[in-house]
Amino acid sequence: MAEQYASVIIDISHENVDRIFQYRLPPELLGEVRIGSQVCVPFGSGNRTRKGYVVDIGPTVDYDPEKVKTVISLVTGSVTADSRLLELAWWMKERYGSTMNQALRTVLPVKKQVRARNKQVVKSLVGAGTAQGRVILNDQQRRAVDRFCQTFGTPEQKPMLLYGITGSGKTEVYMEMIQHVLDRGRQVIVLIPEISLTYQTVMRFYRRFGERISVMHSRLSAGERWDQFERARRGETQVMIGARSALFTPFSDLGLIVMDEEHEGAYKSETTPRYHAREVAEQLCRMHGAAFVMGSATPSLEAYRLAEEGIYERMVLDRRAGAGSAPASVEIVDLRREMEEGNRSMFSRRLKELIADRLDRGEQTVLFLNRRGYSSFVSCRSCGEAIKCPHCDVTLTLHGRDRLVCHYCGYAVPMPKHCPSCGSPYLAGFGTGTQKLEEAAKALFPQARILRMDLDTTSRKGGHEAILSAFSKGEADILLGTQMIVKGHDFPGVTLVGVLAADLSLYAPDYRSAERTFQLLVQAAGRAGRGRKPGTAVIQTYVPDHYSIQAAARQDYEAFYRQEMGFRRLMGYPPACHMLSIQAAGKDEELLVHIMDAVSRAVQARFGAETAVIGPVPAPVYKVNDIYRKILYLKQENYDILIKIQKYVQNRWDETESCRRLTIQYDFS
DNA sequence: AGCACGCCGACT
DNA sequence: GTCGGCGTGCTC
Repeated sequence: MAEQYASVIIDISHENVDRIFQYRLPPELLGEVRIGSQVCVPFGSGNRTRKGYVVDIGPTVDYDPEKVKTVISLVTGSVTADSRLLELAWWMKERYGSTMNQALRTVLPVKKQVRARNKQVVKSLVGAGTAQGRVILNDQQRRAVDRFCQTFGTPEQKPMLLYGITGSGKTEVYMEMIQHVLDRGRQVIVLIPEISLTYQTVMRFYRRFGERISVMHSRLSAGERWDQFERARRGETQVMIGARSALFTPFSDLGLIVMDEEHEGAYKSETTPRYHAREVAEQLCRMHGAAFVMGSATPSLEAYRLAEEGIYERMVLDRRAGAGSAPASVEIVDLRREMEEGNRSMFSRRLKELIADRLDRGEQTVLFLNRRGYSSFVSCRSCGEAIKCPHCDVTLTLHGRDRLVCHYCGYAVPMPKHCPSCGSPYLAGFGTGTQKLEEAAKALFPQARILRMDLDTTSRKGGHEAILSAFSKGEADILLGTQMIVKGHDFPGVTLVGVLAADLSLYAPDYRSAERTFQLLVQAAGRAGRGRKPGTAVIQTYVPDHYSIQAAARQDYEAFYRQEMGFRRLMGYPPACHMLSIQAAGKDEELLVHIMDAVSRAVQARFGAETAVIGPVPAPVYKVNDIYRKILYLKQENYDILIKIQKYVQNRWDETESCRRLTIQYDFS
């Protein structure tokens, strides 16, 4: 056989070496090394041994054959990714402006030893998983499934957005679609936001599909992950269910990706390449000729817009599947009026009255406190100064009675006796967190059994599940807590949901804050009345007229979408426009400011005529862990131009010597 | 990212 | 005369 050469991406994340290097394959490795293998190669003038990924193998070289070196070895037990994952990595590198190496690291799992441990969990699930009979679908559900089956595998097939209210039975619809695809011998990926990847959710799928299912959890070790992927690659499992990294399951004939709760922020990666699972899923489906189905009661503006444009197919599920359950009625309470009329407590008179009523009737209440910017901090009554973290640009949060903790870097100190800036002894907790809410609720309803769910109470192992199941079993009258209590869980005994301060999430310095507020409120309202009894939701707010609150109270997604889309268009925010944010960070504040100003000027000079350049502005939290962060925003309708700008900045950046002391990140949206 | 090559200041 | 500073450029 003729000599073979391997094209290798070296495992170094730097622009300068982010390209293909070719190596001779020694005869003893010829049958062993495949595309996707990891190999050791000599690199650089010192011939230091480096790892690299093989992205191609062929009989020719595009480089002086005299200078071509030879592959040293195959990394033992390395993954052999199919070429589609490499193609996907390439697409991600281009789309999100990362290096090929970073993209490969995202897409290819690293093999590590470690096994066992997780087995019991799987066993207990399988043991409990006696095949569940199919549920009879209502006509809306049936229509969605029929449409899916009709177009599956035909040129008519489009990504499908299941626009379905809470409780409309989306999961049943997914399962029928999955069954259809499995029956045709193809495989399925089910994406679920990490937060709702609970035992309950997974159980439903186990009951239906048993051992054909594999679960990808963020708590799994690298070895366990690899194991799951390996089983999928060998065809031992056909359905992978998990958070966004489940996308990279090496199935041979992927037929469907299901993405539940499409609007969830957790689908966006926080590390480079900062991909969005919806976009990657769409690309992956294109490559495999697979179907793509998303579901949400409150779709992201991005997805809904694509549905409006006919690029996605929209299917509506606007009736509750459970017999007899109706959507909750929603009331808005104006906190300004409460204040005017002398009520300064966290509870409006109306909410108080309804809670008392539920307690009388033995029904359950959920109280939801939007946490962002709403934790208790300590300030000085004399000088007014709040106690801040010495390393970060945020106030410290009071935990318990006398511990101050930074939620950004973990810095913790005992509560000081005197004000650090003026020495006054008059320090007091300020603001309201879930602990305060709990105290207030206890004072108001001393007879009520109250459960609190937040970071403090769930950090203990299993705390999450324990609290939720205790509440489900009726062991408490009131459950209060943060975001986590409104996501996913079904509490049939709950007939009242109270949102303590709906507008808090509106003030986040982020163009998505209205969208997030709307989604949270709709979700919260959806927690009320899942059982047979009718539910009520009370939304307390200082801005009762805000469109996100009004629309949420009417459960009117369309109205919200029109208003919000108008705002995005007016301001040039996604999805009306594309946006690239460039964030630089470093310990040397002066250098950071200087370099970011220079970047801004350079981009302005070269692309300013066609692209809006905003900033550099300080990041929402300017300093974290003694590192300062500044952001430059670029708005442009044409995505390709943004890519061009990103490449331009990256090239210029790599040529600047002082860049080594700063880090830079790109985020497209 | 490393590592070598290369062209200017203070040292045995 | 040489040792060594890190600026510049290359790595199959």
